[in-house]
Amino acid sequence: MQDYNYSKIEKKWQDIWDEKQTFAAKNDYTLPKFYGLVEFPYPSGQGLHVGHPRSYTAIDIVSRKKRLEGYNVLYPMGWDAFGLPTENFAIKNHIHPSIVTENNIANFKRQLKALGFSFDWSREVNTTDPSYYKWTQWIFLQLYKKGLAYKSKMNVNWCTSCKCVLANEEVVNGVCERCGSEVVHKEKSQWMLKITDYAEKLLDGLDNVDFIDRVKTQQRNWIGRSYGTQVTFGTTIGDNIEIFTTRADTLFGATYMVMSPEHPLLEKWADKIGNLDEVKAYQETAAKKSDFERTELAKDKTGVKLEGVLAINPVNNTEIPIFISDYVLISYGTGAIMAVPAHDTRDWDFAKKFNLPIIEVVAGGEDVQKQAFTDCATGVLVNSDFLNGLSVEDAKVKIQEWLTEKGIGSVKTNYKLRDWVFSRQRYWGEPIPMVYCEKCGYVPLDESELPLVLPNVDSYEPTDNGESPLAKMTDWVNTTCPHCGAPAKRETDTMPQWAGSSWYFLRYCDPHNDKELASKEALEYWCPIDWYNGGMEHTTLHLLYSRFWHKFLYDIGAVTSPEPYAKRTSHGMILGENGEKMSKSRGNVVNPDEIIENYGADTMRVYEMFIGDFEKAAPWSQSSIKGSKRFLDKVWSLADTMTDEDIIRPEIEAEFHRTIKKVTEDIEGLKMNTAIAALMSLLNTISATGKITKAEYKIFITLLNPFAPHITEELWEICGFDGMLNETAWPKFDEAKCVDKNVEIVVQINGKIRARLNVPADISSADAILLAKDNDNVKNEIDGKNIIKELYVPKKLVNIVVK
RNA sequence: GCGGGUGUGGCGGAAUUGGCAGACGCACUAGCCUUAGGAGCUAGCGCUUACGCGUGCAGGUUCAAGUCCUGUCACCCGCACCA
Repeated sequence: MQDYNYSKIEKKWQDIWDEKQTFAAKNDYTLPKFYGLVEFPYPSGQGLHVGHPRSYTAIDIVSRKKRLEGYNVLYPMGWDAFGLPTENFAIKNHIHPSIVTENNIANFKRQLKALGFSFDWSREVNTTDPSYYKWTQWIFLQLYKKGLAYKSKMNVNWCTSCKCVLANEEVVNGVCERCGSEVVHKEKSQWMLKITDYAEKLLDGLDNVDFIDRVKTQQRNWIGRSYGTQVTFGTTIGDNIEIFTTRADTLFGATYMVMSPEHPLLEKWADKIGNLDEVKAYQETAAKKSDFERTELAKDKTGVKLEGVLAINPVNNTEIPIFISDYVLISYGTGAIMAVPAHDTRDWDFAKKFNLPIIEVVAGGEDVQKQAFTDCATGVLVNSDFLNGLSVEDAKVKIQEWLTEKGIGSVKTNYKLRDWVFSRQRYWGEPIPMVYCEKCGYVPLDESELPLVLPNVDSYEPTDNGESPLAKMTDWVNTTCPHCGAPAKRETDTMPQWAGSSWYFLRYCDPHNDKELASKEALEYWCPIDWYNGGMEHTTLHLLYSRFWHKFLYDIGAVTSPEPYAKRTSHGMILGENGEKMSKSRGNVVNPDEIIENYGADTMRVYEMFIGDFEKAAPWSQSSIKGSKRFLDKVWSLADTMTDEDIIRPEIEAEFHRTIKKVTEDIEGLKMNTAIAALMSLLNTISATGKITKAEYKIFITLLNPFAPHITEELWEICGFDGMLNETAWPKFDEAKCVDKNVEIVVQINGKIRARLNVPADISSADAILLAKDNDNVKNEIDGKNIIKELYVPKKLVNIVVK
């Protein structure tokens, strides 16, 4: 037989698949379906990273197996192509972003095709295509109509390098998640999406989906629901202050109050505050701090006491001082708290620093003068009038009833989640389809005007004054009001990159529809996505945003499933050979093109699946790839030893069935590494016999096909098997045949191995023990001792306990 | 600080969930083959000269512990003054 010429074979089959549209999903909605999805890439100038194929190969394997099992499979691919790197590259090199995008996509596509993924290329989508972003804009209009998109002047995160606002989700450790530059706060008018309205649904929906736990936990923490009480405190100057607390039971222990420096009441009270200068100075310092500084300085408490105004604790009418301090955040709760230093660590720190009284109201801990007692489970209420003697739980209920009755408190649920800042001051994004009219305010474009196409211009540099580059394009900006016809201006901010990716999986269902984002029939059939694999870094960004949009689309009847993804898994990163993250600057980047050239796509696929636990990070190893190549070489040369026998030989039948079982189950469990190990083991067993039968070879290469599709398809053809491998059926195993007739068991004396025996698999417990005791080694060990216990674990071991 | 996770040979990693620790692969060693080897084949490969000892460390439960319990250490990831 000829040599294993992977380059030639891989090209050959890729061309055949292309030509025959082998992997195009069928529009026959009566078939059982499987919708597998991986995150579509951002087509960067660097080309494909070896990390991309880890995820793509895994779901490709699942998809290929599902096809052999008879499913109508949709495994699509597309391009998340709007975004800053393209725009920056375009500016630097004076090439239009659309050309840069086109080139990058061509390169990515070539690389993906070279890896033999079974994507349905007829459904390719591109977020920068007007026929696609027409529907992104349409969704925005629907959000606007339902009051979920609004423009608001607010303090936003501003990246000093990108010259652009960022969503809270995009700020990591106080710096920009994309470029690592400092993020400062800036007052700006921005389009916002009310994701907070969906906090409850986003949380509750997690109970009904099959996401790996760390994804659920991370989303739950990010949404951050807490149940508590909102309480109204009076003041000595008439106004009331609302506070939120989860520990209403400790109300009698409130010895002061803290307001956030940004609290609106401070402005109202300007003429009543005795030390206004001091307060203003503190407000200014707080405002100047970047997010990074603010977290850095988090340990040390600072603050200013307001002179001339005191708060009144509603439970006992005690007058208590009010402070402002930046440890209270304007963005959470009501922006003001009651401080109970005896039972809250932060309040305790502050009280110590400012020498404020600490009153114990929950007994059961250490001395509250020495440290705060925060345990809710064991304490008993003291110094709290009608709450005395109650447990924390009971006291919470009682005080809530009391407050509600008096009309000064109510049960409240709070979330950490904040609304989504949706404007970006950049060129390369979807235009927001809104017009500003002096008379009518913001007016949405009529749906018939969509898509609102991005103007094609020469200059799209960001401006230093924080305005979008589109603002300079007056021809485009100046328009008429859709409502009254008067001269008006278009919104010049664009949407964030997360917009296009928040619904792309819906478009794959019906990608060429120009009447709606996808037809109901297509959505009903394909959704929800059966399996979505992607990176953990998207858990609180893309994954949360797209769930929000999907739930909204569900509520307005545009989609038919309440959740977009039935199942979510996540892959670990592929690290450089030195165990560090791959990056140009570290010089440890592996180029997939080189691997394909030197070892072939099949080897690359097998290697990436064999590299380790799919969910964990794994370092690349140039020498380990050879193992995968050797494995495929051996599979190839096995063809020479094939006999015409159409049977599985009895002596290896059990291992065969076990391997079918293992590979079948491991693919479903994403344990690709052990599936491949099982195939290697079986190959070793077969090789040792010096030949392989036709029936055995058929099964073997079918099992290997999802992992190494080109070589197996070629071998199928060379061996003259019927049709094409991708049209055959996935092998079935027989549970009864998975067990060998004879098994080796070990004999332990007091838990130590003393002998090994070959016994029939169905031997009785008594017979096994008898047989064990008949062994010479065993006889020596138990001779003259008392047998205390004898155990037989079927097919495993005999243990004899002696004294 | 809170939440999640991980510690197993020289390396990547297995272990049917309490039942032979180290599957499978890499690297390595020896031999064969070869003009040659970054090729192939065969054998070996946790530690220890041994008795034995071994899954981060210390205890415990059990006939039996990588797996369960208690304590402890280290590292990774996420959130971080969220009231």
